Amino acid sequence: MCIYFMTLLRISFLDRCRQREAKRGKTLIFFSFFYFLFKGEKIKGVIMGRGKIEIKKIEKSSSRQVTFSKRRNGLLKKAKELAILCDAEVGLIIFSSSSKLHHFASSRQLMGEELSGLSIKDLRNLENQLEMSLKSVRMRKDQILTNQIKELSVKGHHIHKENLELQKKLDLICQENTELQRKVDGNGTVEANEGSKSSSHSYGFNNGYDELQAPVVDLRLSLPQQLPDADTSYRNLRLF
Amino acid sequence: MCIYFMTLLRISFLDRCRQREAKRGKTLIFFSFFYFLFKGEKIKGVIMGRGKIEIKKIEKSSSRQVTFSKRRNGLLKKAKELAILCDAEVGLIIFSSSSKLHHFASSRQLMGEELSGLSIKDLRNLENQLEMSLKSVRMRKDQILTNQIKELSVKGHHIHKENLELQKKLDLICQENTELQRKVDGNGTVEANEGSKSSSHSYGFNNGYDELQAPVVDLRLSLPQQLPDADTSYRNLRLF
DNA sequence: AACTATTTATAAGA
DNA sequence: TTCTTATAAATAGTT
Repeated sequence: MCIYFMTLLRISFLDRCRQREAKRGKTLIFFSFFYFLFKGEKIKGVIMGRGKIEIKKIEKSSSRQVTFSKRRNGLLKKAKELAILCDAEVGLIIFSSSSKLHHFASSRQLMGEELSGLSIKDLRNLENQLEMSLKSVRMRKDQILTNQIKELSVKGHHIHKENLELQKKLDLICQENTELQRKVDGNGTVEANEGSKSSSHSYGFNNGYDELQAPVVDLRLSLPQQLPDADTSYRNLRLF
Repeated sequence: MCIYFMTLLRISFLDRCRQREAKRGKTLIFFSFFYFLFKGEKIKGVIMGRGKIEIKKIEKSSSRQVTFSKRRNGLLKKAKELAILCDAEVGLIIFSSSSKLHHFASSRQLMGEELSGLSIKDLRNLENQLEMSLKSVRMRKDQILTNQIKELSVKGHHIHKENLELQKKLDLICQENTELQRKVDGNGTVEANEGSKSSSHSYGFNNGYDELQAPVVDLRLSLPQQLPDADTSYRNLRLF
């Protein structure tokens, strides 16, 4: 008490004392008056007002969301700072429970050949973790790709239907054309080839679609089985 | 200035003002006197004494080390808190530049099926990162294992030499024994088989070693080529 | 999204 | 590495 009084002018010291005492769970009655004098406010209890929280799951969803957002940013910032200040390599992956958002911060190339300090046990653990992560990522990737392929084949199906209808119409027009040609042919026979040319153009269009459809169906059938080489082929695959 | 003076009693407000001004790069001459009055110390400049640092690589190695240690701990703590408070999944990997130490903090199972929010591009990047990391980890693991095997085979070589010498000694003793037996046989012929028993014991010892050596040499030859199945076989392999 | 009172992290020194 | 202390930074709760 005596010492505290002597150093009372140093408000920051007083603050630290208060903090220290609070950690030990003691009350701060002795400090209250001086604290009020300098800070202009009362001490409300052992732990003051806004600040301190217990580290356990935040039950209220909205609060959890807000806290997640704030602390995630803080963590990312800290990770980047550590990487820059200390020339370290830092990888950080965060998944929120609700919004399914993710964040990935990597400084330079995540992991180099800096594994010298690890034991064989550590390395095995790390390997297993990475394998699991890789598996998850690949599964999700496959899922997305197969979905895209499904969409594509549905689209293809519709286009195919449209094509059939268009072809019917074309056939009708061709027939009309042929009949018209015949009528014209009553006047001369030179332009008989024109009709067949138009017809072959129609078939050409149809063939073009068939070529497009074939590989789509193929992919849909082959992808889910996870062929060993499927992986590298994805990278050069442009779906749209 | 006027407003600042009116609220001067709130030291924390004054602090925040100082901080805000410092961020804008302005000097704090107006505050100095009041600050001294309440805090009992002078303001040394725009950025005060100990605290603030620029975020760039720390050149001095020892300082970098210390900072790394402190901030690494801080980051790990924050990561764990985030995981608990917000029910998130957080993975953190840190490699220091100099000491080659690493740290890995994982809450629950690193990554679940929470990859829904990612684009196919993100997933590909993540996959590549993980693959690279996995490759590094595996290479390091193989390196350690092959080193262990080398050590073992060197040890084996020495033991083999020792064995040869021991066997020579044994052979000599056997000869002596045989001669002694002969001398004894001058008195009777019943124990002639004892000599050959001792000799076969010596050979048996030698065979035991050969059995031990064979797989060691085998492993040394087969491991560095990275057989596809070598990986899983490692896990059940007990070298010592 | 801001604000602000608090807690926490940490730079420098020992 | 660990302790201390002054400071900067993060953040809980409020508006």
